[in-house]
Amino acid sequence: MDRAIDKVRDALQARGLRLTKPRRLVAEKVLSARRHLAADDVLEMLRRDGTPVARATVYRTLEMMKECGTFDEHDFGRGRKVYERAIGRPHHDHLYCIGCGAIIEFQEPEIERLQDQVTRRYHFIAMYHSHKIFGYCRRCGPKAPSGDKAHDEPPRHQDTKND
Amino acid sequence: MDRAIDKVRDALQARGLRLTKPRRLVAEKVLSARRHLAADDVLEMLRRDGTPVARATVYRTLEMMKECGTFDEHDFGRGRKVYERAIGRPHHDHLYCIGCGAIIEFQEPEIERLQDQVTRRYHFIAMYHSHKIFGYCRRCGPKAPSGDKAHDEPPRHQDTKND
DNA sequence: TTGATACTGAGACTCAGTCTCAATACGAAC
DNA sequence: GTTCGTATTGAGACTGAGTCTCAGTATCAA
Ligand SMILES: [Mn+2]
Ligand SMILES: [Mn+2]
Ligand SMILES: [Zn+2]
Ligand SMILES: [Zn+2]
Repeated sequence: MDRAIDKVRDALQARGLRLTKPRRLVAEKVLSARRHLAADDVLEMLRRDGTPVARATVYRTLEMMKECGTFDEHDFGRGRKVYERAIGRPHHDHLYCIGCGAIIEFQEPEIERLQDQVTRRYHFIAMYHSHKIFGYCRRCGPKAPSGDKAHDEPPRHQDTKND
Repeated sequence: MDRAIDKVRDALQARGLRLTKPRRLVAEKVLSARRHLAADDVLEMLRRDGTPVARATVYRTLEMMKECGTFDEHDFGRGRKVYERAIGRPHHDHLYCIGCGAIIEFQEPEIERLQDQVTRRYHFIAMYHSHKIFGYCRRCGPKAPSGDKAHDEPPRHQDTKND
């Protein structure tokens, strides 16, 4: 079950950091989320649970866990960073729907291989990368989905709580 | 020579927008820059030239030219967006040195092709993408280049005015 | 000219993220 | 378990890139 939280603890302890209660609460939210979470999402979820954690602590913790390699951080250009668990799952990159905000994950080993090739070409030591493709998911289609009225409320599909 | 500025004018006019003097000044800076420029860079260059343009206008213009497809916008996670000319040159992606801030451009048609393949796989209509690889350039090497003292002023190579 | 419209500049404003610092929790050592 | 030094937290002030507002100005057509 929650072996994941132990991995988190280990990663912290390896750097002389402790898994305190606030940190555990934040970590659990991200670990169990089925979508990419922003700091504000975590903040509000914890508030609703009756286990509030200070804003600064949430930000600090997310940053810290990214540094420890247990979370991945992404910026889809929406003005806030989002996080997802990184431990216990394979690397992937993202498609981002500019119509509804849906995030689709993909893996393409061939691209990863070519990236290595590119970095070698420039004698570059790659540490991490960010590969995002922006466009319209199958439900949003190539153009504004609604007819004429430029009302453009982003459509809400079931799995579209992403950002 | 500056056929480029005519292309800019055309792209604007195609959308019923005018190439005013402030817009031309901003455009010329980006068109002639040999590096990626942030809004503040443009602002200050124009100020120094004795042809100041208001901050809001610079931001508006950069955004506008991105929308028109004449500039490309990138966010390398340094808290400010940077721009470069897009017209009259082929698409490329970037390596970003987290040691010195150098930006290396690369093209890899095979990756572009595989991206198309990925988007088809998900019935996704790609509009644009962002592919960045972060790490250390050949001059910065795999670790902090300086010895023990964690003074860590980012090293300054000649072409490192990038950001 | 006149009027309609696009654009600019100055500065107020926003808001995600950071910083400060006093209060608190914790872990190690008595 | 008491004591002490250090790590952490919470509350709120602060930062700064980018946006918004709006009155004044330029541009164009009739
Ligand atoms: Mn993901
Ligand atoms: Mn470039
Ligand atoms: Zn990848
Ligand atoms: Zn590309």
